[in-house]
Amino acid sequence: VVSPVLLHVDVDEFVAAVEVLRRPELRGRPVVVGGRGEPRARGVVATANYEARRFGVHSGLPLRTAVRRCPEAVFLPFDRDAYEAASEKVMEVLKGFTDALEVWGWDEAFLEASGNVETVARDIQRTVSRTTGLSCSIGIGDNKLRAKTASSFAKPAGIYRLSAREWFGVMGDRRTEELWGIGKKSARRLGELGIEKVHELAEADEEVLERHFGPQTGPRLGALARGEDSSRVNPAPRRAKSRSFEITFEENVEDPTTVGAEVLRLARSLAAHAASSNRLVSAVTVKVRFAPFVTRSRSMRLKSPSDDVKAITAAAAGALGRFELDRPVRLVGVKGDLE
DNA sequence: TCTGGGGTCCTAGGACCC
DNA sequence: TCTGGGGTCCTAGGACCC
Repeated sequence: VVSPVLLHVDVDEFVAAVEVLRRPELRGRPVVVGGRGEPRARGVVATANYEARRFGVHSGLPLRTAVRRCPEAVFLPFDRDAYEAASEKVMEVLKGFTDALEVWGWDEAFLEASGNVETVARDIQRTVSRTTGLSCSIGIGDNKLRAKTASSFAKPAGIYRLSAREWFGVMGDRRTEELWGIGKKSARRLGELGIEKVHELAEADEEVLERHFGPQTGPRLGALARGEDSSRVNPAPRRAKSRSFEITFEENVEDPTTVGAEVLRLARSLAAHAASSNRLVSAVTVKVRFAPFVTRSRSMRLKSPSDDVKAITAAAAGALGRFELDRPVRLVGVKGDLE
């Protein structure tokens, strides 16, 4: 039995790279993509290219901060359709290399490989580059977690291999937050338990983790730290479980009528999405983010799953009606659970 | 630093039933 | 009369990821 070898392919600075591809004159200049491309407006950075990252601009940074850090950057609006099209081209290329391709977002995929995987990886990089103009990094591992972790060390445009044998040498002394799936909050809570490093989490008492993080999450954290992951590459196309539409107002809104009109508009978008994609909505959740940044949600189930615009807007209105709209609102959203 | 938009999964608590 | 122990469903919130 040959242990499986998995590749994690990650397109470098994907969103920014797609923009530079269609605007070659931007190559070499700092490029920041996000929001409406208006750095004075509300919004955050979706992707900054490497030139912009040198100025401390990164994903999630408010655009207003980004322009302060890098005034000479070119700011571009987020163009979902362009990235979806580019993503499809990349995934088409990858499908040519394997029967088992798991698409993981626009710019990432896992695939099973055999033979000399380093050679395969280089071949993938060349082919992606030649047919799409995009550069990618590839992690190689004996499971998905290690392949995914490896690709972060391969950036940009490199190849990195990380298997069970190398795991603790590479990851053991790193902070738990560097693990895929552990963010700031969990890292902080682990720190309160005296667990700072990956090797400490790997050795931590399972019962303690379970008590603090719950029956699913607790054991998973320990496994994560040991680099364990038994999930398989799943080539089945993903069927969305929900669809949401949300909007941050350019300025906080105090008038409940304006909020209501926006919720109605979003609910109609949801209904249109359901109808056009042949899906039924079983419940509607309205999200309201009040100033300064307090988020609340209320949901309402439909009597029976439906794609009817009247039923969906009525449910949204019903959910919204359960809010006390007595404070300024900065965001509203409408989510549908899809059957 | 004044914090988008679109997703997934998990947890906790209450309702309800046997 | 001061109260069990499950199981399941639902809701709201939180954490994380791209």
